[in-house]
Amino acid sequence: MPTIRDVAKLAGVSPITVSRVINNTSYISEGTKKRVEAAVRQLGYVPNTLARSLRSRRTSTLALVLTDITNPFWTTVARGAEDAASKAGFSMMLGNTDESEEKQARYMKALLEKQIDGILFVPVGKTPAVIRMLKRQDVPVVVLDRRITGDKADVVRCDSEGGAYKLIGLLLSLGHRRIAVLSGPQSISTAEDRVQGYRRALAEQGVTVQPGLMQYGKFTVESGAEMAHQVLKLSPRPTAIFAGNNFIAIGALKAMQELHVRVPEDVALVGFDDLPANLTIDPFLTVARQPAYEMGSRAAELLLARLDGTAPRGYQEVVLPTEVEIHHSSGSPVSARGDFTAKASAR
Amino acid sequence: MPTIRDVAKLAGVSPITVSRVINNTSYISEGTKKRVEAAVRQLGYVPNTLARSLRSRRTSTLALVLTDITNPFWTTVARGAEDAASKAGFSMMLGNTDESEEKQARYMKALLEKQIDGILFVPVGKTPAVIRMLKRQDVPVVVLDRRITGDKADVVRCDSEGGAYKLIGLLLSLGHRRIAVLSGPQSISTAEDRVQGYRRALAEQGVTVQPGLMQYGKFTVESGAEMAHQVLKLSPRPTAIFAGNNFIAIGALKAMQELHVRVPEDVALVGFDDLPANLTIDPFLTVARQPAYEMGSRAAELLLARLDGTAPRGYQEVVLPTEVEIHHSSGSPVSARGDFTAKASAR
DNA sequence: CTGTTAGCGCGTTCAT
DNA sequence: ATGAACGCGCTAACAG
Repeated sequence: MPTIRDVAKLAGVSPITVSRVINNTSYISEGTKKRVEAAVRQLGYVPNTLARSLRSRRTSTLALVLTDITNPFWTTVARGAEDAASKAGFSMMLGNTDESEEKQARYMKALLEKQIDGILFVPVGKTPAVIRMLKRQDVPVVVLDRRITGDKADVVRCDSEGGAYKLIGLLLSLGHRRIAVLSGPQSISTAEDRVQGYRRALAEQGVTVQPGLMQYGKFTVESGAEMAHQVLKLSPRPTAIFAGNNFIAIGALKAMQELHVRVPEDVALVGFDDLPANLTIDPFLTVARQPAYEMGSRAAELLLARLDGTAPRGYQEVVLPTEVEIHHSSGSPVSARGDFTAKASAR
Repeated sequence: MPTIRDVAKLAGVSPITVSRVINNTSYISEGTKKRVEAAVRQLGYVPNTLARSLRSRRTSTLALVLTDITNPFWTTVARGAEDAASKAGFSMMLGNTDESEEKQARYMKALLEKQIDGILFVPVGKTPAVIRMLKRQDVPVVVLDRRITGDKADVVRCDSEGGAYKLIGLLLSLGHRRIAVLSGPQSISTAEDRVQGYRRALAEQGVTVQPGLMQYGKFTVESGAEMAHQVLKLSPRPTAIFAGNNFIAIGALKAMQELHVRVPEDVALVGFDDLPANLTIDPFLTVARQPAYEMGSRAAELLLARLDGTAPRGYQEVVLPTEVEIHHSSGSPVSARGDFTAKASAR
């Protein structure tokens, strides 16, 4: 593998001249420039970023540590982040924590050792110890999707509380009073915030919150199905269900299908997040949709701004709005023209 | 930021001893080991992988360059690859090419400069020039999902031809004779192979292949819808459609819905790939399913085996089987018990 | 079991 | 406009 020295020898110049040509870092006469470039091509010389980074202390690499790239929501976030990083000439490392603090710690350690320039991450745990670890090493961090307590940090997330509030408001306006919420782990701020929005909406209408109607589980299909079974066997049965994320909604739909509960005729359903439009044949579920791609790109841009010092002083908290999209599952008159029972399943 | 030298000084040993303790690379007396470890903790020392890699010429980093992480198929492949890499102590870089040769070249260059140990990639173009570039730099490559021509390389892919052959065989056995195929770009081997399997199945039954029933487009929802419109306005109309991937199937379903063509009553539909089970409420589409996760993990494992020299000599071509999963969309008696029209849409 | 020497490939500093 | 020397942080090679 040729080094800068080999190129220099072939071009009849010193190594530093080659370096200057490559990095365009100083005026070089046209003649030597051409000779150097020819030598580079002839040898198939590839600069060694390791050596460069060792010297410059910058790797032009970001990391994205999230819970599970298999969830289309995170996939979209990842794509937004990668596009923004790539546009700025940065590469991206990826890791899945599966909500495990141990995996999270392992990744962080590896990333620090790799001297990456910054980290985007979805924290596991309320007060991730890793935040302090990263700060100590002076690695800029942008926290994605979730609030943290204890330490301060830049955060880019969506308005979970507001989205939930609007969804429940919709259900209330349609006459529902017994509304169940199936949320994620209480330790995750988005799960908590969605329940919080639920409570606020009910409280404002003077509807008493019944503990049995509030379920905390996991953000998975299995957990969604289980929680749905729980609330559907209550009597009186809830007339509407609010699913705390896309997987929970899918699980709830599966459960309702098993129990021959029709949506929305028997029980209305609203969700949070959705499958991307290109995975959807026929929008059916009423959801609070989060701008996932933008969340990723905004977070990456904020991180990049920190790196080049153009970000404003103090920690930023970017809260993106969630938008309610009304479809048939909520039983709203808006989508009543569509005949739910006659539509193709998305398999 | 403390270096190995600082640790050495504090522990009263030489830097190389610290290195040995950290890397467990030689017997060190318990006493000094403890002292070194204490010093590491006290200083919050983090090894600098850049320097280590510069010396050792290994980065413990793989790259995954694919077309679009937004497609659940690739997401699953990515997850399989990442899990395998992570298990072996390797990190993973990610890039999306969007089928652009220029992006592909840019990523490859950046990855080479970063001295990554190996690359998993989904090639854009039949004979990617980048393959030679990588070989020249002695970077092991495993080609994912697609055959390439010209250069030899390790390949991990699925049996597209066989899957298509089985799907069309199913349709033929159900009595279909006018079967349309909506495939991807002819330049992509999977698109070609699926058409090839289609032709072989028809030929074996003595069914004449009609050019108008064979469409090449893109692996996107829009293209799928467009191609479906094309074939559905032929007369006589095809009685069955084979969609070349998951996005094309979704596009075809959308088109058929628009045209009030019922599936499978009016036209049967079979597809290739699918949405993962946890994104699916109610399996409807008959598909040839590819083992996406396994494809990613097998590819990563092969690459890792190349790196430590345990892979067999010569290039490997791993062809994973595709499995046909029969559901209602093909009109097969197997799923006739399910009432298609009464099921919830997956939104 | 531990240390010395040297150098991985590059870019900063200072010189010419 | 170009070059020499030095060092980024770590470990291979060779002692002892």
